Amino acid sequence: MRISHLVSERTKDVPQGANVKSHILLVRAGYIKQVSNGIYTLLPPAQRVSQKIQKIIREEMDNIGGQEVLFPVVMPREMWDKSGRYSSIGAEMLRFKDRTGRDMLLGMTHEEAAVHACQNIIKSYDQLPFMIYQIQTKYRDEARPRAGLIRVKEFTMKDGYSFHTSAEDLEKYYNEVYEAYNRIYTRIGMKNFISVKSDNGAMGGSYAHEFMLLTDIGEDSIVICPSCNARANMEVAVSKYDMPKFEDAPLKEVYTGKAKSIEEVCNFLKIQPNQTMKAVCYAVVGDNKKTVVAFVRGDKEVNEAKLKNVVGGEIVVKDLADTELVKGNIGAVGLKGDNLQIVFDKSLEGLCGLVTGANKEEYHLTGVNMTRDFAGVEYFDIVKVNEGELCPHCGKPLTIKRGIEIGNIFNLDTKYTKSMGMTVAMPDGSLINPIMGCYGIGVGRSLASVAEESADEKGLNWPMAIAPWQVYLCPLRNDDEIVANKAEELYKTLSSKFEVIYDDRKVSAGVKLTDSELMGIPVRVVISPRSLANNEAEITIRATGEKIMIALSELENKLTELCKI
RNA sequence: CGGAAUGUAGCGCAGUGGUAGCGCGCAUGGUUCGGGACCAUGAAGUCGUGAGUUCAAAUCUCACCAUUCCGACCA
Repeated sequence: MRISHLVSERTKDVPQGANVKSHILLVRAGYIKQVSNGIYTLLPPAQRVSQKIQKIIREEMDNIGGQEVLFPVVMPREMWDKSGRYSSIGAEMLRFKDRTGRDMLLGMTHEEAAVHACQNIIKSYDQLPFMIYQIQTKYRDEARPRAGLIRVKEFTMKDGYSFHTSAEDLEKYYNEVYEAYNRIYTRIGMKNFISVKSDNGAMGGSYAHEFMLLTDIGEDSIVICPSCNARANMEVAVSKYDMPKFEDAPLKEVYTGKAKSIEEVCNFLKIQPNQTMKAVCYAVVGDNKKTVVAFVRGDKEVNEAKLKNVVGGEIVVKDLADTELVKGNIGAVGLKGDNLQIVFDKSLEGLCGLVTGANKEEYHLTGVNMTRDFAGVEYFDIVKVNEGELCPHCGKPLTIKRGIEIGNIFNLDTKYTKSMGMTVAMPDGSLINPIMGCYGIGVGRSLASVAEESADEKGLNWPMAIAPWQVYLCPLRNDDEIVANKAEELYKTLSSKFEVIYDDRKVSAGVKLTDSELMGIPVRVVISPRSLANNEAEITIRATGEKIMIALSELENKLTELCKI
């Protein structure tokens, strides 16, 4: 490719409002151009990277028996009514009508399409297991896209779906996919990635993993045990922690005045937060009347993902203005009201001598004894793990890190095959709903994640396996006829063996050299009057900055060695 | 969806009521040129959209739209 004709512009200016490295550099190096909020065009360099990532994904998916398909982007409502997701998914799904007034939608995930594709074609147990996958555009009407390609509305995704006759069979295949994912991320040159246990969310099913790039700009919190290497998304992470012992006492109302928050009440009563019981109130989406009151120990925070699973529906923080609840003085003792659901966290189980709100202004209650005052209630785990609490597996302290989710694998169980009525005949003649697994990788997000991880102060820095071009051919002083002729000759010969971007522009040396670094091309070959005088070229390795002077006759051999993946 | 901000040339920005500006980029000519060269000349704008106030609006008022950041959401 001649850079003079490349549809891509490099610039010194940082895009307005951008503060994430990969976002800034992908724009500055001419890889992407924003069309609208969360919607980007991939310019030629980015599309080349994307296609190399896709090629690696295809190879690994095919390697574990995957069959590539292509589902539609636009689907009719009826397909999604069957699974129940047309109504259960919110504004994130873009809906519209076709010319006849029929309800349609843009695909944001393809479980329904996968079941539709297989049902009635696959009829017998001996056709299972199998896995189908596609690499295609997804559209999710995200409330807040951000950070360039990290979180967008429209993106390319690999999504795969496997079908099995038993849970054991799925688990076996799930582990194969797990290993394939590790190979994919390693092959695209990602270094600091891990897998973590995750929440199934509205996908349903019983177990799931996410693959994460560890980075401070990540949107997810990950709980990691440095000792035994156990890892989980904060949404599902659990820990061991001390259960304090306080002196048992009878219930007693005490004046606390304006003290409302845990901190204020603790200061007022001269106690520690772990001696209090904190109330956090939520509304249930789709049920205006109901209020969920979650009680957790004062030193802990509610984990809304866990609470959502206990409640069995979407929850949002409740505005208490239109309820009977006394904000800042809510307590579980004697708390009554229509449409209240009270959930206790396990951190409270068996404690006594606790302080909680008295359900009236300016008063709290001391001496709360969980066993005595709440006989027979059920306790759920609904709190976030705090840094330093102990690993449930090995008992050592846990740490918390940030990560970007770059892929996930789910056990879907029979959620979709059952709701959509897909059955296969078993050897004994009975019909079962196959068990499904589902496996996603965001291609654009992986691209941005590798960019984020590998870039340095000079610009992007692609691993050889996914670099848009392997070699940056950089003639300096190509106004000189000898240099220009040699460059043209090299461009022709090298292009037959390598992916070459040829800087044929008549601009100063500095511009070419900095552009080659900004674009992150792994190997740069410089020729100039000076090097040609010795029949040499200068090779520079982008990742290390290492410079190698090489005889022109040896150039091809050297490049073959350097471009090896 | 809550909070905050921004919208002026391709990009980054200045411009508080009176002739539309700067830097980069682009075009032409010349001099330079192994780390984002210099000089000269030039092209490029419905100042986000619509209404209002005013003799006069990029500038003041209102509405709308778009974009960005923080948070919520994120299958």
